[in-house]
Amino acid sequence: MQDRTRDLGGSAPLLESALRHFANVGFDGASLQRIATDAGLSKSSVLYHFSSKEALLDAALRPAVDDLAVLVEEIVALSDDPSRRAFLVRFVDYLYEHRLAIAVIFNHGRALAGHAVIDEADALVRDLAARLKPAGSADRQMLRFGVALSGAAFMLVAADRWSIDHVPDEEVRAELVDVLGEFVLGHPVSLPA
Amino acid sequence: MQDRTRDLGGSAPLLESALRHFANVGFDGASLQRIATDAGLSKSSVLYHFSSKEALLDAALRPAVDDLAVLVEEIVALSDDPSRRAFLVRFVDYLYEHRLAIAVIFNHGRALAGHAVIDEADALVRDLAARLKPAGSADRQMLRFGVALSGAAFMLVAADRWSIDHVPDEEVRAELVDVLGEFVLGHPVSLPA
DNA sequence: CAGCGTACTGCACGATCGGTCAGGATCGGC
DNA sequence: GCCGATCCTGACCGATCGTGCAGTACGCTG
Repeated sequence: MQDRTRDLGGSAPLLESALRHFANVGFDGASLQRIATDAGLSKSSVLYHFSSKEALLDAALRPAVDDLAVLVEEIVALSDDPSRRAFLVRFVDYLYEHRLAIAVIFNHGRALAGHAVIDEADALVRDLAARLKPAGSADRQMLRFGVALSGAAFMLVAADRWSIDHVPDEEVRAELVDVLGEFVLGHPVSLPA
Repeated sequence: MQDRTRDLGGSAPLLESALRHFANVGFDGASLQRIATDAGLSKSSVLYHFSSKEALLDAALRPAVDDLAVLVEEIVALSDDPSRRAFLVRFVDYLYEHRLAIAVIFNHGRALAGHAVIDEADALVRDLAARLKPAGSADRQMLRFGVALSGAAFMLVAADRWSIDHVPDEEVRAELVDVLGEFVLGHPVSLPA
């Protein structure tokens, strides 16, 4: 798929630019020309590093998807409450670190169905939801989890649109842990610190 | 803005096609050609009824935005609990009726910032959140509301991607009332029936 | 110095985009 | 029968899209 994709050593600003554009205006709305200019390159250079626009999308989302796979793997046997809380904190940290990629997957994922990375990410999210169900109907739990997760993903990149971008990240993070705890685990989970 | 926009009498299938495309692939991803073909028309016909692609977007989202304005207006003085529950049910019904428009506003809104309808819808949502704050910090409440609302909006159009599309609408609707009640009002609100 | 791989670019291509325009078809009122 | 309005269309326009390709500048290794 990304046959001629070289090392990512020097292409970090390119990937950041791509991710920013994909998250803000979507895959179709983003043009290679603007992504390139934003990264200080020519359009041809972008296609030198990544064989196609789809390969660029794949490379941009890859770290987030791989990290998610690791996270999902960890979830087996979360029996006691402290481990659940620890996982939740790690999960919110993950959402924060890859907030742009998460925004692409959630907000524009439907338009990108069929692209390998997106389908992979979708499968992981479904797997995550399936492994988390603690009680009650699986369908209801899936719905609650979906609302909480997609809602959190949305708010992570929409804070400015809602004029609450002045709230410090730390506070948002704590509130997200709180909210996700209520939704997914069924009761509040407060941060240690 | 939509100077040459005629009556909407016969253009209902056109607006439905446009809304479907906008919600699924975004404004930029949707082409007038495909919207037209899907509605059984030519591209020229679309531009006859709506002077531009933006005018088409405006017309497609207009009913949802107008209904939201009415809903926000209703919210003043929701003091007692029964009236709050009644409002919540009406609100979930609203989300259901305009689920495609809601998906456009939430999932693709950022890419459409600057378009009149979208800015109008954003202002209404912010107004709605501001009028709803029952207790606690305004910022935290805004965040909780945002998570719940955007999450609900997302799940309304993503049910198939999560393979829970077999759940009957009535059940999803009841669960959404439940979830939004917990998030926005601070405690569960069960449906009468 | 020659040779080679790497990073990068400009140019050109076919396709598709949103949008304009002149005109055809169908109608009701005069 | 004619007129104007309404609905719809194909042909066309300039711009931009993703992509292919030939070529250039640089640095390393022999």
